Amino acid sequence: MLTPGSSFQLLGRHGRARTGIFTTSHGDIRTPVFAPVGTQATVKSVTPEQLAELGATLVLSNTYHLYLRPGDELIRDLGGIHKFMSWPGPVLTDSGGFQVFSLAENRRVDEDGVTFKSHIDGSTHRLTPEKSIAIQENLGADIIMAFDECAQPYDRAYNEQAVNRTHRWAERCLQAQTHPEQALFGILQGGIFPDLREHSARFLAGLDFPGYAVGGLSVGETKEEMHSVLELVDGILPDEKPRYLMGVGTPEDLVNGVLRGVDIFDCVLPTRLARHNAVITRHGRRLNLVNASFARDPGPIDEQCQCYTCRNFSRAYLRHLIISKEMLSATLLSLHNLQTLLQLASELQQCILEGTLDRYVQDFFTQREQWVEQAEESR
RNA sequence: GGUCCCGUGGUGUAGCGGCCAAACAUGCGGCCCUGUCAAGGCCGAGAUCGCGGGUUCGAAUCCCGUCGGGACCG
Repeated sequence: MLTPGSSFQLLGRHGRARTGIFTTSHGDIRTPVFAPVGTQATVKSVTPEQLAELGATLVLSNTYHLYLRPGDELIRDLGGIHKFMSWPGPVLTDSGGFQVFSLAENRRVDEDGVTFKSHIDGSTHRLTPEKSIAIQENLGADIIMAFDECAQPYDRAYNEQAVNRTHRWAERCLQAQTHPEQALFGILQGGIFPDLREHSARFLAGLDFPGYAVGGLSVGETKEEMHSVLELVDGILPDEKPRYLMGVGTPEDLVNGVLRGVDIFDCVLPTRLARHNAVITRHGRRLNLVNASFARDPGPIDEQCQCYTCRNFSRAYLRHLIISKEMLSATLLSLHNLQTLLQLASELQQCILEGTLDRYVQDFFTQREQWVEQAEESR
């Protein structure tokens, strides 16, 4: 059964990797896709026009933050999040579940929901599955997320509780939904524990969500643990539904995720690193552009990159902007970092369609090893 | 000519007899960042306290001289 207003069509596969089209009322999303994060209804330092030019299709925003400021009803009254932030394409809103986890000092979780204090003014608020869905309906995103509880990945006892509570909350989210044109995704939990992950995947698959997210990863576990969770749930989740790996990641995480059946990724890393003066190149290499070694470097960040920043500016100039605390640096570095992830996702789509994924992945990791070795030698 | 003030890491300051082989800010060098509270976080290098002498158990801190900078009076 497809949710009205959205549908997922697989166009091709290669091993466990897949490529497809997720259709929403604000446009199609070609998968695998990387979604830039715009927590407060803005991808920091980048305009919607620039995002579109980079080829971004899906943008993430956040229930917790927009509920607190400016308020979900305000956004609804002003025509919804697309109009509010002037992004005409698909939007996904996270449910606020992760913020409950990351702002742990100020929260209290019970069976019905979560009580927490605002990080802005200290006022007390309460989120429940029903409230989270109501907020997300007011915001009006195309993809909305079930309200879940993200636990520490290694805490067995806590994860047993959290995973089952997340399941009960998932059922309540489905019940609470009144806007069927929004695709409500369920979120798996279970930490690094195979039996809990299997239980979570089976339970949520039985609830017939239009898409599934793997939550509770990239929060401190090893890459191997993350990969084995992905491989496990790949065999259980319905093949014809999109899978979303929340909060990931780096170029290598994208490749590794796609190889394990992931269709959707999001991550703050490209824009956060940019604001912290670092750039990533196509094989995952990171450069701190503040380093003195770039002071007279006339070359672009990445010779092979076609982004606006790399076409027009030298490393020396970008470093000058950073050292001078000129705010244009955040924009230029964000454009490059986003382009790197978006371009990678686009190439992965193409390779899956053409059946050239194996070779592409092999090249990717070969070149990655090369610069890792170079970096070690230069130490 | 006289009186007074100042001289501490690159820069600006704090300390004004023992807790100071010296603190803070900034700058400099480097590392980190994965469903964004955070244009952020962490680490490091860097001054024997203008110079010389003295007082004292002990001086960046007190005294004398000297050099440099500044203020005011004549």
